[in-house]
Amino acid sequence: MGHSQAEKARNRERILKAAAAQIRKNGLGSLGVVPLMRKVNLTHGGFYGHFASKSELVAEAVACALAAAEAAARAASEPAKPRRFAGMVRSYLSRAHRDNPESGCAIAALAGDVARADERSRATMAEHIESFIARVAEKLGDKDDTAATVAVSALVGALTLSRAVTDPKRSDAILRTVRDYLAAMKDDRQLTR
Amino acid sequence: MGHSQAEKARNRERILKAAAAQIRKNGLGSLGVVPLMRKVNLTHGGFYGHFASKSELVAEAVACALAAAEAAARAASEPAKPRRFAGMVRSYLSRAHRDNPESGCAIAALAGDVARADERSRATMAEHIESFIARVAEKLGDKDDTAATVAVSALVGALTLSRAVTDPKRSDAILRTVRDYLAAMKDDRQLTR
DNA sequence: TGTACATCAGTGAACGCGCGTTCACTGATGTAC
DNA sequence: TGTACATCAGTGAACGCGCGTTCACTGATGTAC
Repeated sequence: MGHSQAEKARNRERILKAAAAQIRKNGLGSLGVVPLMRKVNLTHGGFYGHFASKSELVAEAVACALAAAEAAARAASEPAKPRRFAGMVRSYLSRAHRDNPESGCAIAALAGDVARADERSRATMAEHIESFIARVAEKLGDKDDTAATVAVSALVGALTLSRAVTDPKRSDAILRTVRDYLAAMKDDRQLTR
Repeated sequence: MGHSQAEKARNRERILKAAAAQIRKNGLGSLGVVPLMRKVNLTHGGFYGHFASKSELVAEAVACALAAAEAAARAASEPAKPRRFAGMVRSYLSRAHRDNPESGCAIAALAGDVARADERSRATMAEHIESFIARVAEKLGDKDDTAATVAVSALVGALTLSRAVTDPKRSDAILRTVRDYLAAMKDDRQLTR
């Protein structure tokens, strides 16, 4: 079955990636050592060769989820010139993003859980919130962060609400309403006077 | 120790109220039968005289938390004429609300958790989201729900973010920025043109 | 280059613990006479 | 109104289960000669 040092590092990454997806999909409390190790085709005993404890895994998984989501967002912006604000809003408040939290924004997926978690996870979350606001501010070309803070609040709030609502039509409507509103925000300077 | 029929009904309410506070403070996953019964000075065995299962309790506690929070919000509006939109925004995005989730808005406290919960809880949550949007729309005097949907998204998002952020100064700043922005919303018709 | 051996990544049985749930029991309630 | 008894709200010991964690073990890795 082969287990070299290089493979150990790769396995650690696979465990973290799976954990990052799991917590975004089903919350911090859904993370279990046994099912997680099974998911990456390992046995639970080997877990403690990679992490000192489950709570260390949780902290690292939160960081991994936030970093992965931010990297994906940056990558989507870069292909040519930085993507316009309206384009980012459209993809953030898309049905695809709503329906695939495991690969989506970790701020929206985890903010509620992390508010009740340890200081370490909260500090990591805080950094990524600031980074998200800064990225939006840049796209908006705003002097201060006022418009960006409001926009990020509305983005995170609308995505969270759309995921809680049962009726797909109503869920779509929330996304569409906030998406259309924010997408128009930069042009007519409603929020940036 | 006395246990009449009237007392049973009263105990059921005490259990539900305690559960509603608990889930708003520490999340759906933090609800346990033994600690909950201990908190209301009963033993865990008696729990099943009140509820068929823990999952029934969870569903009822979600409904109770949402109803209690909505009743409190309505009560705060009623003393004289319906409170102005700006006043509601100020109290919703206050430090007091941020720091006391156990007695605050259950939509903000539970939306993330409920998105992963059973259909019943999600349906209850959906009703209260619609009701919140409708209440805000009324205060805004809006023809359609567009501005209200955006405002509710920003309210829920900003409160959620402020609770996740570690630095109190930054957390305050998020609340203040979104609060000031939304409070000014009705007057200058930024969102309701 | 080929062999001998120490290292160590991963295995899987076993642990204590807290969970949700059940149940025989207790004793106050409240009804029937 | 007073007594006798059935009801039933609440008790607390006990259950099986899944959890996080430990550990003796296995066998491929990779190094020393």
